[in-house]
Amino acid sequence: MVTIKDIAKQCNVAVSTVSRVLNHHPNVSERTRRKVEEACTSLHYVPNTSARNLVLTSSNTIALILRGFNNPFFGPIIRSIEQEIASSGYSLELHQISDEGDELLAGEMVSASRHLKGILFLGGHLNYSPRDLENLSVPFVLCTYSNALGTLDPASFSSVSIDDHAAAMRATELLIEKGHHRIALLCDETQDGSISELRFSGYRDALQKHGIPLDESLIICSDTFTDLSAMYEAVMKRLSEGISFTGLFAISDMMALSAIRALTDKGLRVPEDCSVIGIDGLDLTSYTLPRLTTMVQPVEEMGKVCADLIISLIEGTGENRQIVFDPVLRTGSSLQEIRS
Amino acid sequence: MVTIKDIAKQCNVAVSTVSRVLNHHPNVSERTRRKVEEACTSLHYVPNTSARNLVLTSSNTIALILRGFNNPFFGPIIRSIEQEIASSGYSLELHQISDEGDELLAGEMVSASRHLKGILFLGGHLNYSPRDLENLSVPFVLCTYSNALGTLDPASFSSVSIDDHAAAMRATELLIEKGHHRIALLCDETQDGSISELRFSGYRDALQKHGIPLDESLIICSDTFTDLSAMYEAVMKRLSEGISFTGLFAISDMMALSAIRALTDKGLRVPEDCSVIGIDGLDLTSYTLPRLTTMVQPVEEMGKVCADLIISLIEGTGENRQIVFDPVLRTGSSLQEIRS
DNA sequence: TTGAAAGCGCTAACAT
DNA sequence: ATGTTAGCGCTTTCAA
Repeated sequence: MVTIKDIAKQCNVAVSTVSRVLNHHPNVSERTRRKVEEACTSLHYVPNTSARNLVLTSSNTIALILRGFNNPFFGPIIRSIEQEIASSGYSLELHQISDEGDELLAGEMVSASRHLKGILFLGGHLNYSPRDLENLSVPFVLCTYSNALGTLDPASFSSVSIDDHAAAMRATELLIEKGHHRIALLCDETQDGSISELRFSGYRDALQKHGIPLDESLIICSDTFTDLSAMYEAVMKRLSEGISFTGLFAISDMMALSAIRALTDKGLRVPEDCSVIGIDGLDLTSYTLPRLTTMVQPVEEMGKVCADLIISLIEGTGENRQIVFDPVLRTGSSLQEIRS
Repeated sequence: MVTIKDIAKQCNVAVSTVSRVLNHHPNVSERTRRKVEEACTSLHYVPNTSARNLVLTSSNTIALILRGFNNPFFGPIIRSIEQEIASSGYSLELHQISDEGDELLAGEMVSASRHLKGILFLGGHLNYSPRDLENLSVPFVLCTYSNALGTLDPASFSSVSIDDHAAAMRATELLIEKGHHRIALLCDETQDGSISELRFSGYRDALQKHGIPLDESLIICSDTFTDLSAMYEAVMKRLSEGISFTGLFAISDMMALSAIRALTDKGLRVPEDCSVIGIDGLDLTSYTLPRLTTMVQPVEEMGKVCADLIISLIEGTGENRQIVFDPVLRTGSSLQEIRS
């Protein structure tokens, strides 16, 4: 391992001089600079990040804590966040935790790392209480989810999301408006403290609003956000049990896809025999047969705003805010008027 | 930020004592140990990773350098790798670089970090030469790709992949066996040094083997592995130009999906008017309409082997090897006999 | 069983 | 413009 000492010796200069050229400080003669730079390349010098972070009182690193790596919803928003972070002169550090992992614990760990400026949470829970967050020593932003199921003081946290309850209501109402009464729900769980619970409540409230009684047997729980086979099996099982419906609201596009496959395998055509609507607006679902009708989250813009928000918090130029985006209906061909 | 000094002071012991209990050294009295542990919890002490890494001469960290975050093919294999790495007592550190990024440069950077034991490359190029790798100071494994287009000495590198040339030949031949002669190819590029180039060569050689002349106009390049819209547009453009074919070999499942959408939008039914076959075997494509016929990479097993291989290299219990898996044909309903 | 002290690679005063 | 030096938080000899 080659250190600045080595290259200092090689160049007959002090380590501080080497450090200066490495950090693009002024006040280094052109000649020395070149000499040092050449030595760095020829000796394949790579700075030791640990040493640098240790001594540095500050950095420009923002951590992204990602829960549920497999979820294709996250890809584009991470890209968008990364781009904005980078173009603002910060850098992003990705920490992946498992679907069952504790995002706040992970956040606590990294927040104690002195070189971290802020944390972005992606794929967390909506039910945090103030105590859960008391050990986070750096600014943070909840990305694509809110605290709708929790008890946080709005002044104490930031989030960027759509109004998931409203989006779910809207999706359900779109089915109702097309004449559907027997509307099934495909979700993770109805009480998991996640976005699934919130979207379920939107479904429930939409039915209630339109005087349609909630039929428990039409609620299909897959217990997963990413495992297509489990989603598919959950729907198949219920269909085999004989439940019938003319509309299905899937709380995510991935769930919608697997439901369409299950319905098709049971001889039901989408949308002729059963309409399906999703939420998320994955690129993918514009290219499936049929094209999925879905409430699109403007992830591009949301990612940018997540980045801008955390940066404003870090730099002290902004306050904690809860930013809510409007999802946009993308009309595919998976939803149609009920057949009489 | 609370350091071991703080908790040493709090407990009236030396920092070295604190360090000992933190690292579960023997020779610490039960009483001291408990005292220190209590202080750590009550003060919310979190070890500084940078400081620790700086002083530590070794760790159990393996880096995974991931190029092309958005590619859904990577999700499951990362999961499998992570699981095996963890269950062997190592830990994984994820480094994401952009689709255009230089994976070897990234590898060089992390390999100079003293605390890293090995590197796994995911989504890299197949055309490395010995010089490209001379600065990698730790063991590494190419995951899901080989050096088929490069000049590495087999004794100098390790890889875990399918035989992409053979898989592409097999896919193409499946179309030929079903009576197809006009077979289009959808790929990234034909000379990009990536898996696209290798799979293209399999396509070319399969045609040649069966006496079918290569028709350049049937080669569609999308210039992307992840952007569905670009893939779709590339196919639409060619179809609009009037090319016609009865079979399409897409070098990835994602490409196959977008092609099916494009064909459908041009009024061609899959598989009745045009058969489509892919490679990769994404879970997703078992749930699309139609189910995709594809050559499945056994990612679960491959991930496990990647992990085992890098660990054996790290521990010196194994040699450099190139492990080749057989892809498995998954018969969907996107491919059928040509209609006469 | 515990403490004192050296040093990991680097940066940032402070001198010169 | 360049050198000297004091630490950043931690682990690990070496002494006691």
